[in-house]
Amino acid sequence: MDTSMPSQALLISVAVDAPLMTPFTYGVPDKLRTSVTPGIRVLVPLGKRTVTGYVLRITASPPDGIRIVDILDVLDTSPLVPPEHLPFYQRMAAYYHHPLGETLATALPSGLNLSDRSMVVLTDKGQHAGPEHPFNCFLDKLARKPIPLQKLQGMEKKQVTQLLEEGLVAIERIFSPKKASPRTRKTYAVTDGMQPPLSTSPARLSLWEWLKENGPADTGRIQQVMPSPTASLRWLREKGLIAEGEVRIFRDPLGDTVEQDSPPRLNDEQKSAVQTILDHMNRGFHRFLLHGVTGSGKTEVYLHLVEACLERGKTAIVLVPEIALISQIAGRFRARFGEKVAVLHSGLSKGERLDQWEKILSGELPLVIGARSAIFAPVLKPGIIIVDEEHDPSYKQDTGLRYNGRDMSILRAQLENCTVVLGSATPSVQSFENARNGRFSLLKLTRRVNQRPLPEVSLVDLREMKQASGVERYISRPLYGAMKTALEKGEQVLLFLNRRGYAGFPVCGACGEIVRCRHCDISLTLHRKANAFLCHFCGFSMASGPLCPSCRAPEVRVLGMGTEKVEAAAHYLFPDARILRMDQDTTGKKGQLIRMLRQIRNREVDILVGTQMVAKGHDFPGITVVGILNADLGLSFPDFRAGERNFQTLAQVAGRAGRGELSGRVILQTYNPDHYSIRTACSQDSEAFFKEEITTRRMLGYPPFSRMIQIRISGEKEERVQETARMAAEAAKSASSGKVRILGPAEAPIARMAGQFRHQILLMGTDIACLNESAMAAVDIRVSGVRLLMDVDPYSML
DNA sequence: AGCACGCCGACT
DNA sequence: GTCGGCGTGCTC
Repeated sequence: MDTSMPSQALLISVAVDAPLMTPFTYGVPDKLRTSVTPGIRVLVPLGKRTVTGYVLRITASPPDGIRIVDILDVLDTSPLVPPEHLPFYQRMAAYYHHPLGETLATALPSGLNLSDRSMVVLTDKGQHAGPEHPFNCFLDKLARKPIPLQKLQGMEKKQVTQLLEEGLVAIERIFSPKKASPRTRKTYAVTDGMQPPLSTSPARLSLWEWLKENGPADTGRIQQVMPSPTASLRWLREKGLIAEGEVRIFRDPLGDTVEQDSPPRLNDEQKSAVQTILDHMNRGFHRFLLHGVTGSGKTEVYLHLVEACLERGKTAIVLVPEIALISQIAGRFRARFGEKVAVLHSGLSKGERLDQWEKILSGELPLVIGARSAIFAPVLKPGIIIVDEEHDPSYKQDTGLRYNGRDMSILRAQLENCTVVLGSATPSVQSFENARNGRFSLLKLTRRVNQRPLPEVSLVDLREMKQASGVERYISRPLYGAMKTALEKGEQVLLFLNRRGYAGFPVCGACGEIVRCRHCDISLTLHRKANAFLCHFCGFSMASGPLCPSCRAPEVRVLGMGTEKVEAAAHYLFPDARILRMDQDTTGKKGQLIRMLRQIRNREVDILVGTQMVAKGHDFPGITVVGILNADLGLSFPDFRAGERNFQTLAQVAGRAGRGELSGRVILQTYNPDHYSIRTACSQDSEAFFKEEITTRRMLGYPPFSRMIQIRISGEKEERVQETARMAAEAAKSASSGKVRILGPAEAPIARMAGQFRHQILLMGTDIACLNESAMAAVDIRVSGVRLLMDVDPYSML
């Protein structure tokens, strides 16, 4: 490496994959000149390290006072990020106050970036150190694999210093192994102008002749005509009669094939929605909110829009909140558009993701369906971006770069100058407000397809059920009756409860203490199968028993209920019914959820018991009765959006009823029959809910009448965290120009999580510049052992 | 992030 | 008196 003589002319601006808020300038040596282009990844020196960076542009002026070094290599043959998408990532990085390099690393298929680390390795001499060496144990460990220098602690660190002197170990910079790479397969073809000697074996000869006929072929194809061709192939190759080549093969994440279908007739509402959107499609950036009641055929509208878009030679992106929904929706799109559909979501292996990415990049797949990260799909010139179930909280990423896929869709559509459609049966308050103030055009689908009526909802006031005993306390008489009728007719029943596990929370009857997680400040949940109390946040578990961890009295009892208990109750009431429980505990493994969804659709299940995840847009035609066991659970979250989320969940669950030929019934059990989120959920009246909710939001100045940035402060030492939070709030205040409301610092609703104390500050304001200024000042506070992070537009206050 | 530099406590 | 702890700052 020649760093002493920076190259002459070509300078590039590079976003390095490191937490750096500004791009760095590097030189390009002559031999790499021709391969460097914006969007391509390069290997660059950064301090003592070597890391991956993304070329942003050719730059003329180097920053002064800095010694420019050369890039070491170019990692791709063509850009993985289309250069025209770089402005989008720049805007996104700025919006979320996130380093551009890391933003790009989040967007691209993971496992591609290279970086090196100092590792302790065994030298030749070290390999031959006898077992009598005092540090034999450590040497053995090293013989298995090198250890990162940073990971060493105490004892081992001392040993390394000594071993270095003895020359038994060395420190080397080693690249972490790549986790994803293109898959290739060897192919064989006859060499032009060569003839095999006639004297050779018939097997070799016939293989050569077959290859001559059938062109380049991979081993898979060759094996179909010749069972074990390896030896013959080697012989032919050694004689120069055939040549070996390589083809890229693509892993296909879309397992089974689907039958082609043809578009059904749209009803008038659907037709007019499609027409309105299409009229705008060639006229640049335009935002639509498609508000269609559950079962109104929004997907069919999307299909028509995409069809028109593809016909015009443009590409399209469809965002769906959950992986389980992707398989369902992708199926419908594939049935219509065949092989043009790409899928992108976290359920793919790294290799599959990379392959999909490159096929999209090449223009082979013009239609992308995926979870929030699919908004980064490298399609060129999208004509439309569709966000289905736009209200869904899972569009917000809650680790690392905390972006919102829906919001980024709008940003991308704006930069791509195209149409964006947000669709939902229960639009977010934010989107409704945008429709009201004219930023979005509102389109409505008010009727279910095929004249199916909306399900009839009856309320059961749980306060009147206090004297009921046994199962009747959570499956009320009216619900039981409805279930019985449905089951007798061979129809399916859905029981919804917002909490998994066996029951609510364990409480000590003697001291009244709730059994809480040792690491997080939340109550534990009894899981019957595991005989354990489990923490739903950090996964901590302890044996379940009556002994109170606080006062040692054997009086711990479990109050409330969870899906497991409901499952047991349903089994007790209907011993012959086939019951399926669907929650995070039963759908953990890959593919399990999809298998369950198939079981339900195939009528292999009579009663489905589930949490949130059953509420999400699934189409279960056999379900006629939906029981919502406790409609109030969602209201207890310490979050200004609790009401909104509660309404959406309830309305969505209710919407699962009566989607097939038969009409549906919903029985909603609640302690708060008068709460507006429950009242409006009963009539599935999103606009009525919005009207009530927006008044409160306006009064309190909450979003959408302001924006929020949350600062989270966490660390192991409580006083330090508390003190840092105070300082950060102070800094936020003095940088706010008096235009930002500062709430807190306060303990987070879960004050302790995974051994970390947590405090938070909420910044709220309408002056976005000041809000950003204030937040930046807050996270600028640096205290060792304490982490500060910024969550722009937070979704969960936990 | 990861690595180096630099300033204070418990040891040969 | 050093060794090594971690707190602080920089990386084109």
